[in-house]
Amino acid sequence: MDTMLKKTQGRKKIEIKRIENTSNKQVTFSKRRAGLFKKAGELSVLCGAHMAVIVFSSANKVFCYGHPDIHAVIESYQNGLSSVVGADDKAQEVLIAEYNKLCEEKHKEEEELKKKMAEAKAEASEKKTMMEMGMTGVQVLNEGFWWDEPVDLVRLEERERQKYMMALETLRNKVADRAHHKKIMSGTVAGTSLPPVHRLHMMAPDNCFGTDFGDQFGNHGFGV
Amino acid sequence: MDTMLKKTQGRKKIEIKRIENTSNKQVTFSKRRAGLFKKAGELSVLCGAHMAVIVFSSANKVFCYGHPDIHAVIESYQNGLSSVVGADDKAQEVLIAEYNKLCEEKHKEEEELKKKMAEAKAEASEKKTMMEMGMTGVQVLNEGFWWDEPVDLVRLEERERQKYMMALETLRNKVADRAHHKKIMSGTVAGTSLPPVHRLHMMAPDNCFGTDFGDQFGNHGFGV
DNA sequence: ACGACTATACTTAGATA
DNA sequence: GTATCTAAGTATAGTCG
Repeated sequence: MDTMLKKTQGRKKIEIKRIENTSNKQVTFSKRRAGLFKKAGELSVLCGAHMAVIVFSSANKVFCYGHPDIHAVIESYQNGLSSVVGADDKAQEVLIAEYNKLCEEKHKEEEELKKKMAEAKAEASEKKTMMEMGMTGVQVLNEGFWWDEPVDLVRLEERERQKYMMALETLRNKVADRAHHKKIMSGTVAGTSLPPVHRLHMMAPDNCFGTDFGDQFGNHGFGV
Repeated sequence: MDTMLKKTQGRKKIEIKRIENTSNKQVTFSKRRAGLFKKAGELSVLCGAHMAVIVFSSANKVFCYGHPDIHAVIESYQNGLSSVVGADDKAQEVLIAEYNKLCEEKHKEEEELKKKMAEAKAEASEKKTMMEMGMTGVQVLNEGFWWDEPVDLVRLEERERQKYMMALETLRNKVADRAHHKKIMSGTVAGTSLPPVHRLHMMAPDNCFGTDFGDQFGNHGFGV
């Protein structure tokens, strides 16, 4: 037997927890994202499953995959969520009541958040930063953060106000996520200012276009 | 050397193409879907990535995963709004600090919920759950709970769908009395037998790999 | 249909260029 | 940032209960 050293240690087992090292996290993100999309592609091809996968990196780059069409899949999903009417089950009534209660809480939180933002803005210096949040063509006009701008909600058009609240919601989730990991403001995303969206480049399985749509609505699908 | 026969042939290489055999396809779908969600959960935890995964089986059962919240992620995607949390702005720090405070309670609830579910599952079996990986937005988990059942949105009547989704929404935030609801809800869902409704309008399958809002951003790479 | 098994195919962490 | 490489860790196809 030889005494040759192994070239690498090979793969090591890791714990599934937040990776703190930034560059290591980046590499892992790239590798695993690729792996995830590959798996997604294989699943959709093998089983004819329609699907949508959206991934935001911690720097908010967006990567996505969809089969046969990501927007159609999302729309289907949302249609399912937004359907309306009806009541006859007691347990469901209870759940709905609870849901409404939670919505109220949420609304209150948002009100409070807005108040806090207003205060924060008042304290902050008069930075001039503007952001346009158009539905089809989001642009950040300069390097500042949009929420620095003293936004006068009263003067915003209704549409703009909705977009503003939307962005606020996004911020809430980002913050929530960071709180969840208890590593708030680790400083890993300093300076990024654009809301980028990525085009996904990946291998296209051969039968990508061979999906049998007649099968999608029939009764002979999975009975799971 | 012995002549002992191998117990199994082990894993075989397969081609990535549509599986024609229905039952085989079903099994593969279940296994690979589980694998996909696991990978998704690992990615979101390891890298703090926000993400949404929606999968329709060929019978239009929907399974989804989101972190930290599937709806917020989808909305962010659709609006092209991916606000970046910077690390050096005063107003922002104030805002985040305040919001963290507001969110703290809910996150604790979530953690407890996860713990509760893990315990509940441990009672039934030793099987690990994906909840342990911080999959806060998981809607499809393991067997044993009514919300494990994939929702056949296509077959549910409008009003039933509404109620179901609201109930599910409630559960995502606050699950109580799981056993009681399990019985009721699984009966409701499983017992529904309505004529198929074709709500999904799929586009031409030439856009196998979904993308983004356009290339106007022109970003690339992880981009810190 | 559902799990458990297990040999094998595939993925990937760490190192390196 | 990207692209290998390698060994080891994982996922899973086929099979059986």
